[in-house]
Amino acid sequence: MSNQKIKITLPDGSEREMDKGVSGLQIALGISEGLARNVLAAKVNGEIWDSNRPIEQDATVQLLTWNDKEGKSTFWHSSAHLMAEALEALYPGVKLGIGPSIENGFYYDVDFGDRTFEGAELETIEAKMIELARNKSEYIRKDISKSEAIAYFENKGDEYKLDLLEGLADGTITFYEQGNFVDLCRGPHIPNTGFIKAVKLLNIAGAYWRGDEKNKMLTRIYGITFPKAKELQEYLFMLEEAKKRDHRKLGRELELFTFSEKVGMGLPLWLPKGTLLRERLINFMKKAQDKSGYQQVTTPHIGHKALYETSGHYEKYGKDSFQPIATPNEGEEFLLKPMNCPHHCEIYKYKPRSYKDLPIRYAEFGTVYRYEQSGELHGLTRVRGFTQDDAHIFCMPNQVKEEFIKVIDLVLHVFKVLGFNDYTAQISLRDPNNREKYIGGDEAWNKAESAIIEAAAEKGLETVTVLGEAAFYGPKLDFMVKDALGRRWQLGTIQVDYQLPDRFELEYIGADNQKHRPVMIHRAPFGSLERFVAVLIEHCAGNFPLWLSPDQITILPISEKFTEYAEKIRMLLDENDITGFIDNRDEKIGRKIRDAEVKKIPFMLIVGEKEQEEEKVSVRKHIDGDLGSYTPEEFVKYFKGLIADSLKN
RNA sequence: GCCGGCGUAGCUCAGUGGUAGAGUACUUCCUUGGUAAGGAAGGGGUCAGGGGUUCAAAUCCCCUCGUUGGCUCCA
Repeated sequence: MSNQKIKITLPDGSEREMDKGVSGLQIALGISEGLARNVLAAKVNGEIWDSNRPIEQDATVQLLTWNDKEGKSTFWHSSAHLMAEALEALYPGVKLGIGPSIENGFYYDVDFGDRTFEGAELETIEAKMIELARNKSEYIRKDISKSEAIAYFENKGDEYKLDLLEGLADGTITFYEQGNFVDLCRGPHIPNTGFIKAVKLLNIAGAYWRGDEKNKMLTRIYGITFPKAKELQEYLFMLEEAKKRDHRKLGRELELFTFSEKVGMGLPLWLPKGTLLRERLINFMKKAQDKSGYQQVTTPHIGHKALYETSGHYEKYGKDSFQPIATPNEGEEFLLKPMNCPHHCEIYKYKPRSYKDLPIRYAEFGTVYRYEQSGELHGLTRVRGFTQDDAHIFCMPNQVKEEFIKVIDLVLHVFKVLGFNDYTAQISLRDPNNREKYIGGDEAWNKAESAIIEAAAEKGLETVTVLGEAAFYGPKLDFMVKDALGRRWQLGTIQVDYQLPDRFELEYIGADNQKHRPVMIHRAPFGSLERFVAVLIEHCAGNFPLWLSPDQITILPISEKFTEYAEKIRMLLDENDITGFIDNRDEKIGRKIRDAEVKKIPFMLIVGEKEQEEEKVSVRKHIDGDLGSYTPEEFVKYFKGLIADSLKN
C-alpha cells in the first residue's frame, strides 16, 4: 500500500487528503456508512467509474446513488448483465448482442437460435435474476487484450461480441465478470448484484442487430429493476396511470375519433366532438397567424405527378408511397399529395414578385397522404392521412433569420398556451457521411444550417443537435414532446430550404431590377393536427382547456319539469358562443353528474325548482365540485373570463 | 416492411374440444328524483375472415386482415 496522498474534491467544494488508490466507496465510508451502503458508482473527473475502482491522482469525485441519473443508469446497466447471466443459466447457448441501460430500465438483445421465445417465460427469468442477485456477486473489472477477448468469444461462439470487438482498439478493452457471467463491457457497474432487489421484465420485441434491417433480428427483452420492492410497485402503478391517458383509449371514450378497417388502416375518422376540437385548434392557429402576416390559401388533394418530380419528392419517396392515380388519358398520372409545398410554390409563381412583396407567407391546413409502413401506424400519432398546419414563407436571403425567429416565437406561443413545458428542441442537420441522401449543394446547405443554428441561439433556445435527421431538402428545427408512455414525438417543425425555390425556379425582382431566388421556410407549429391532438389528449389526460373542450357545459335539469328553464339557459349560452347541451335523460341528478364527470365535461349547470324560482343556475366544475349558484349572466361572464385568461400570453 | 403478442356484444372482459356468457352501454316501462351509478323487462354476437384436423372447433393447425409492443422508416 502506497502512502502517497492525493487530493479529492467533493461536489460541495470541500477537499480531502486521501491515500492514493482510494476508491469512491472508501470516500463514501469516510462520510457516512449509510452513504456507503447506497453508493452505486462514482463520477471521477466527470467520468463514471466503478465505486471500487482505485483513484490514482487528484480528482473531483461525486458519489452516485439511486437519486442520480447516472446512478440509475449504472444500476440498470448492471441489471442487464444480471439478466444476461440468468439467460445463460436458463438457456445454454444463447448469444448476446448489446445490453444497455435506457431512460427507464434496460434491455438486452438476445439470439435464441431457432427457438421462439415466449413472453410467458419472462417470469422465469425474473425469478432467476432475483435468485442470482441474492448471491451478491461482485462485478469485477478486468483489462484484457484484444486477442484474448477474441479468443474468448470465438471459443464461446458469440459472433455478435466478435463483431463489436472488431471496432475496438487493443488496450482499451475491458471485461466485467459477475458470478458465472463474463461480458465485454466498458462499465461501470454497481458493486454487486445484491443491490438489485426488485425486477420486472416488461416486454419483448424484435430488434435488428446493429439497428440494420439487413441483419438478423434478435429478441430484445426490456426490463426495469429497483433497489427497493416498493419502488417497483410505484413504478408499475405509474405505468397503469399512464395507460389511462392513452389517446387511443380516451379518443374512443370521449368520442373524438375512430378508425375503421373498411376505410383503411391509419385513416382516422373524426367524430363530431373531435372535429369541434380540431376546429378550435385551427381557429386558434389562424388567429395567431393572421397577426403574424400569414395569408390562407387552399389547394387540391392531388397534383400532377410531374409536380412531385420537380420537387424531388417523387424520386425520393415515390416507390414507397400511395401509387399514382391514373386517368382515362394514356400516361396521365396524379399523386395524392404527400406535401403542400409544391402547390404553394406554384401559387408563388402565378405572378412576378417584387422584393417589396417579401416575405410572402402562405398558410394552409392541408390534408396530406403518406403511405407509412404498416408496422409504424400508431393511433393518431402516426397515420396515413393527416392535416398539417402548414405554411411556407418565401423571403429574401437576408430575411431568413428574422423570419425563422418569428416562427420560433409562434411555436413557443402555442406550447405555452397549451402548457407544453417539457419539450426538446432538436436541430436536425445532414449526415456528413451520407450526402447522397440529400439534394442540393454544400453552399446552400451550409447557409441553411447556420441560419437555424444562429436563430436558435439568438432565441436562447436550449437545443440538441442530431446529425442525419434533416429533411432531404434542408435542415430542420424540430420540437419534440413525450406522450404518456414516454415515447417522443415530433410536433412543431421549422425548415429552411434553398432547394425547392431552385427546382421550381422561383424568382423575385430585387431593388437592382435583377432576378433573384427567394428562400423558403417550411413550418408547422402543431406539425400534424392528428399527432398534436394525440399528444394534447395525453398531456391533459382528456381534461382539455376550457376553450378547446368540445363539450364545455352540460345543463342538468333536476327533473323533466325544468327542461324548459334549461332550454332558456342553453339559448343564452348559444348566444355567447358557448357549447352546451341539456342532459334531459330520465335519470336522477346524481347519475347525470356522474356521467358528466366521467365524460370530463368542464362545467355542469344544475337547474331545479330553486334555480328556476331565483333565475339562477347551480354551477359544478369538473373534478372541483360545487361552486355555488350564479345568475346565468354572471356565469357567462365568469366563463368567458376563464377562457380569456387561458388564451392570454 | 421485420420479430413477437392479441382479436368473443358498441365498450371492458370471462369462457382449454361438447347448445356462446357477465358487467356496462342501448331500447321499453315504472319512477319526477338535489351534487359521482333508482328499479324492472327486452333486443343485440357467422366468437376478425378463409381454409384444415375432428363425430364435434370460440377453443388445435395454416393463411389473410386488423390491432398491439418494439425494430427499421418518417417529405
